[in-house]
Amino acid sequence: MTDQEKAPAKRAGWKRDPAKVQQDILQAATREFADNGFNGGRIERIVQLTATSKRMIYYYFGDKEGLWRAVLEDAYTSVRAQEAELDLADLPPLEALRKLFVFTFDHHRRNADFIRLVMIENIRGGHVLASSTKIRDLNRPVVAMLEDICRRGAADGSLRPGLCPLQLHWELSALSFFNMSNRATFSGIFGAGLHDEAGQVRLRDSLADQLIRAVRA
Amino acid sequence: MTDQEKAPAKRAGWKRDPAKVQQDILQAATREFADNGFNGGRIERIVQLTATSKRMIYYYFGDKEGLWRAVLEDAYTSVRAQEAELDLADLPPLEALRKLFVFTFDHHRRNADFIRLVMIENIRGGHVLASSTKIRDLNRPVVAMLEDICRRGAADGSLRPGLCPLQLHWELSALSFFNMSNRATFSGIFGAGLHDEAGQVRLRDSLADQLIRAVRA
DNA sequence: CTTGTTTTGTACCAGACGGTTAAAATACGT
DNA sequence: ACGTATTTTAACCGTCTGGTACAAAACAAG
Repeated sequence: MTDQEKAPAKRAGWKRDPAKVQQDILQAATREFADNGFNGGRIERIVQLTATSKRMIYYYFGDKEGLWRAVLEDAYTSVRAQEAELDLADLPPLEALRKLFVFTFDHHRRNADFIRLVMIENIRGGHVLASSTKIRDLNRPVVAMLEDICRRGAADGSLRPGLCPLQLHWELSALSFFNMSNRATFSGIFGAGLHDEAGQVRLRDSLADQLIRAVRA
Repeated sequence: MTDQEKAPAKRAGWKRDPAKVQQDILQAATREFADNGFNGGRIERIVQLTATSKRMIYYYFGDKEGLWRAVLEDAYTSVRAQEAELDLADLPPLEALRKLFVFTFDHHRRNADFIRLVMIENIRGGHVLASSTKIRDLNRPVVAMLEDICRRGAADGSLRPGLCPLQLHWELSALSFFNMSNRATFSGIFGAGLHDEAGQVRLRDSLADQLIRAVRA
């Protein structure tokens, strides 16, 4: 029984590549955790998604919790990196804000796995994220963008005064996040009208309009 | 050891009360599931929170999944029931809308367990909710309120035309829900400024203001 | 009291699951 | 070439956990 697979599986000239192995594990773990949660995520299933063995997971990540931490940090890193390409500096404040919101909304839509990981981390109380200064730092730039927009908006009079950049970020996040996180229950109850492709575009643009109305001077 | 509790626990004239037992289980299960998720929720722990035995859970609810379904339906029922007391019919549309939002926001804050259950159901794909016509029906009244507000607002010219009641409900939900669901990660990253008591009131009222600005004619 | 049905207590299990042991294979400095 | 540290394989394990078998109480009906 065991003989069948023993010989042919491993080639002679196979090069070792620890970094690659870790990336492989991380990717598989992301899939599994995003699909099934932390407690529902199965190490064995992660192994099957991987070219390596169970032992490797524990070798590189210690335990399930350590793997979760790595997955979460990796997710934040890659998602926030995508935001860096956004350049709003030379747009008028209101246009910059609209563009930022539209981007954020779409960005959340593109990163369903990330949303699910954050949902799961929230259910777990956020204690992993709380002890990760790395993740905290990754999030500063987004708010910095809004601080800039608010500053310029106050200066040229296009935005009403007293706006809080952090709260603005909270609002963009809330709308964009909820759109993904509660899709299942919301469209389960009220139908998929807001969540099919056309509905999403309509919703997004309508929200953008409302946002502008809410903040302009 | 076992003798200590045996005799005094059950009186001779003790009446059986199946309904009470089920309620007891449901309450304990709600605690456990809300705290630890579905997969993280432990039947044995639920038993310990209960005056009954593990056998009873399976007797009344079949299996863990059945228990989850019962918990979710129970939660929706009681939470939506609380909303019924709200009377907006004789308020001007804009005031009614503000009051509805403030209520919704506070209501979500008061029902942290419910929020967590909905989060969990969403992570699980919402398949339980999808097959529950009961829950679907429970949610109609909220949207009906908004339909009424929009109708009256269009009639007296206080609301701008073209507003979608369902989208409005989506927005109120998004802000109120996100406020609870992502508290851990958001305040973990950006500090608790928006989530302490004073911050919450400020946030709520500020959002209400923005909402009014966004929808008035 | 007898009989049938509902409700409950006790003890138990099979499988799943996270994690480990021990050693072999490979890379690498000297 | 050789010794040492790193990386990988394969088999294994203790415990936890959802779920059950069995039958005794409690109750209702006749």
